[in-house]
Parts: sequence; structure tokens; C-alpha cells
Amino acid sequence: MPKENTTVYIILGLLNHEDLSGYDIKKKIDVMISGFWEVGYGQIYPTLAKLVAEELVVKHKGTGSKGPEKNIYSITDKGRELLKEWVMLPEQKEYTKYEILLKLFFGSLVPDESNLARIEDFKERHIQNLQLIQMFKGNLERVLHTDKDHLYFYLTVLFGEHVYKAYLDWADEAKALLAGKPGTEPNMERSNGDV
Amino acid sequence: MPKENTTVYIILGLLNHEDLSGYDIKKKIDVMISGFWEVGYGQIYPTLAKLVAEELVVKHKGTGSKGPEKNIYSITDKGRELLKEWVMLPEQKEYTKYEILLKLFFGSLVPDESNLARIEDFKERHIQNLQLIQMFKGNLERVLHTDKDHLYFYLTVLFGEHVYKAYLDWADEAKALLAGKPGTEPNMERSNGDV
DNA sequence: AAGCAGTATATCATGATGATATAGAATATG
DNA sequence: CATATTCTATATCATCATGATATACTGCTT
Repeated sequence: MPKENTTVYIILGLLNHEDLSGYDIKKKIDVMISGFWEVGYGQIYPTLAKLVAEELVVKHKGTGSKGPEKNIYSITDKGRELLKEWVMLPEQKEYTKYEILLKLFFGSLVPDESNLARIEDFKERHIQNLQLIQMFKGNLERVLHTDKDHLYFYLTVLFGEHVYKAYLDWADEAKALLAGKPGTEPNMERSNGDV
Repeated sequence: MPKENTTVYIILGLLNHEDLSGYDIKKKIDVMISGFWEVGYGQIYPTLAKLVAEELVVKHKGTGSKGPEKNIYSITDKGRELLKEWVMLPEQKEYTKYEILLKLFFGSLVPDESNLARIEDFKERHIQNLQLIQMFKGNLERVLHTDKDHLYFYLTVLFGEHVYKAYLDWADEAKALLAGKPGTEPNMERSNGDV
């Protein structure tokens, strides 16, 4: 199978709900999607041009609400069709890249304090992420039954919560192992990840 | 900060242990590193050429053991230095992209059976991954104290185990939520992920 | 002898990243 | 009211990454 431009479908999916400018699209992605798929301007604007050329979206001048003039994009029936086809496909790519694991993998090049500090950094960062996503989760739970879309969003938030908790659990175990302490094996007092 | 070519350091890190050909490097990465950072030939060969040009590695004809003639690469002192500098840096990039979450996010476009099947696919895939990594883990535990490098490798394997278990836990919860069943909240009989 | 697995290097089009350039509008500060 | 800062908005670029394909030789099987 050829390499696929996922940005196309993210944009179509967002435009399926409402008309947006490139800038709006970026903001929406940052808030709701960036947790599991990041997209930058360098991908958004060229893709929008491509979508216009293929008549999957149409571009029109935005009646400037505030700030400079916008280019507003709307999805076409053709675009809606392509979007739906994509969502129907079972294929689901997955990319994960963790520089921390690379550096740990080559960890014998540096003192263990470096590796421990690295793990500590990682943990602190993801404690923040977990708190943030749990706030999202709390807000969503209140409106979970008002709209089916909220449930789908909730599922992605739940995913983040599980994964961040796994990160924290791993960090604790890894620190204990590196510090040479025993007693991680019984694993009975493992943190439950609640913040 | 400018964009950094991580492949450079993966190659340097592997060559720091032993001389390898481009093909060997690819195999090593696939076995030991691809779980947290994948690299293809399209990245390896151009990077090797760049490393030679910068005198971080040297290329020499391999005395063909089997198959066609090899180009064998060795790290230089300059390369070793650069590698160590990189490992020392606290910076640790992280990319995660999950197409399944994108498709779930736009899940209202398709019937729920589609979404449930998608989650089931995801779960099956990662049950396989978990089994594989737990086999690795078992093998490593037997030699954990024979070499410090084994411990660092073990940490990366442990990470995978935690994350795959989190995936499976999430999949169960997500399926229950989509199927409309209550009773996921108490969360007392949550699978512990053992396979 | 033919076919197939594996070994080995290399390249290409497309996609993604991360930074930067440009510039007008809104808001705050003195 | 002038100035600075932030926000809005579009766009582009070099570099890196992806995934597929091309080429060709070796060793094994049937």
C-alpha cells in the first residue's frame, strides 16, 4: 500500500463539523487531537491547497470577524464521501518514538545519575500530562450523554489516561531497578496513578 | 532548536559496540530498537554516507562472509564523542501517532460495530506484542546481572510491557463503554494484563 | 536447471517536522 | 496617544522520515 497522507482526513473530519480556516484547524488539532496525532502548519496549508485542487473542499474569503482576513474552507460531498471511506477502512497505523528509551538503551555511556535524572524528567512531564487529561476527562463526564461525539472524544481521553499512568508506573520501576534496590518484583504497592 | 537527525545517533550507538554493515544495522534495529524507534533503509544508507562525509564513521570493504560483498562501517573517536554528547543532553523527544484514535474520534460517521471491531483488532494486535515482549523479558531476566547493558535493554522492554498492558486495559474499558454496558467504573475486576 | 529465500546496497516520491518570514488587528502600558 | 506586545493569519523552506521499489548476487531446495 502506498504511503497515506493522514492530514487529509484530519482536516476533512474537522471540516465535516464546521467551516474553518487553516488557523482554526491548527487550534482545534492542538486542543483535541494533538495528544494522539500532531499536525503543524507546514502540513496544514499545503494539504488544504491539495484538497481544493481535488475538489474535496472549497475555499472562500472569510467575512473578517477579528484579526486579518481569513480563508474559510468547507467540505464538499466528494470530500465527505472520501472521509467516510477512510474511517470505514480497518487499517490503523501506529507510530511511537521515545527518545528517552533510545538514550537509556545507550545508557552505559553516561553515569547512572544521568539516566535516573532522565527518568525523573520523563515522570514529571507526564504527571503534568496526566493531570491535564484528567481535567478533560472530568469535564467530559458531565456531558457524556448529551452528544454521541462526546463519547468518542472520551474514548481518546481515556486512552491517554491509561497510557500516562503506565508511563508513571514504569518510571518508578525503572528508577528502582537502576538504583539497585530490590523489592520491585512483588509489585504490591504499585501506585495506582491517581493524581 | 533545529530539527535533529536521530538516525545518526542510533547508528553511532550501534557501531559503538561493533562494526556493522547497513544491512546489519537494519536487522539490529528491527530486533532491539524498533519497539520504540523505527528506522528504514531509506534513512540508514543516506545517513551512513553523511556520517562518512563528516568523518564520524569510516567505511571499508567487508571480507564477504556470505552473500554479496558488504560495506562495513566503524565508528571513529570523533563519532564516539558526538554520541556521548547526545546521550548526555537532557532533551528527549517523543512522538506518538495512533490512527485508531483518529478513526474513533470521527467514529460517529460509521456504525458502532465498526468501532468495536476496530478496538478488537487493536487489542488482538497488542496481545501478540505483549506476548513477544514478555518472552524477551524472560530471556533477559536470566542474564540481567552478567552485563550492565542488559539492564538498560531490560528497561526498554519493561516500558513496552507497561504500555501494552495499558493498551489492553483501555481496549476493554472502551469496548464496554461503546457497547453501553455499565459497571466499568468500579474497575475492580480489571485484567492485570498477564498473558 | 529452475525457483525461491535471503543478503546487500541504493534511490525516489511523498509525507512530516520545526523553524522562520511576513503582516495586520486587538489589547495593554506608560 | 504613542509604543510595545500579543494574537490572528497565511505561507514557505530545509531537513528528516516513510514506504515502496529497483537491482543483483548467493545459497538452498526440488
